[in-house]
Amino acid sequence: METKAAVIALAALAQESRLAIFRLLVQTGPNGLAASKIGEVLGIPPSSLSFHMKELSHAGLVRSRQASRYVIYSANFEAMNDLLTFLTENCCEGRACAPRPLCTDIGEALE
Amino acid sequence: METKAAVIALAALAQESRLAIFRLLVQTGPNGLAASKIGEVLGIPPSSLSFHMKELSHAGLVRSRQASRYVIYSANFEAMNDLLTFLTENCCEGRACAPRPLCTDIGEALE
DNA sequence: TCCATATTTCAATTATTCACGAAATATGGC
DNA sequence: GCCATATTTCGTGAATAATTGAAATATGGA
Repeated sequence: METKAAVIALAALAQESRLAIFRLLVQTGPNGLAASKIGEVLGIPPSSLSFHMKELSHAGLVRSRQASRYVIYSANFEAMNDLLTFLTENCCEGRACAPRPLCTDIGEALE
Repeated sequence: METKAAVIALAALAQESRLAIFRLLVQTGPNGLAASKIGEVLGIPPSSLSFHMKELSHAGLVRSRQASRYVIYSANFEAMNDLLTFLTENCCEGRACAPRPLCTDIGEALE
């Protein structure tokens, strides 16, 4: 991961609504949630939600797929892992820092 | 960690210079670096550096200590670990996601 | 086709952030 | 005390981001 991508991802998360959305999707797992469900759960009006989802998508932190009238969003766990790895890269000159296992749920994607 | 603190930490990292500073300090380890050294390595003018260090300090991501004429900054590994934990909390409803070991170099702080 | 629901775009406003020179403020050595 | 070095504060201009109602655009079902 390169610096610019990391800055974009961090900026996407550095906002209360978007952080809540992302965490909700992380906790939900690969199945994801419909946009309207996210808005309902978090109390975010449709236009604001659309704005924030675009930010998260652009940052690569969430994926979307169309399902009938709904847009289903899910966390991009690979991007999340890349970001965490980037932040901790070469920690402490390599001394004494355990390697960081990643979220292993990727690919399960059982719709 | 609570949401507001996480947003502040993420916002602090969501800026190219500050992200570079933080990563430099993470890689340097607990010994830290003088402000002037950071500015020199990254090519950031003093007033800008001071501005950014204040942001990082305020976010709790770095610690500072005075050493003679120098201010030595070091990454706050505990805060970093808290942030990473917060982001991945309850990932995928707890299924299949390995717990994430933390940076274990904390407390070594050999000056 | 027509309607209801889901989502996105638009526009205008408000607020926050960044960059950095210049000046002010420490600190230690002599 | 004086000087050199280290750091912070201040001021200002330019840029970016957030909020949200209203309107536009899909999509599926009857």
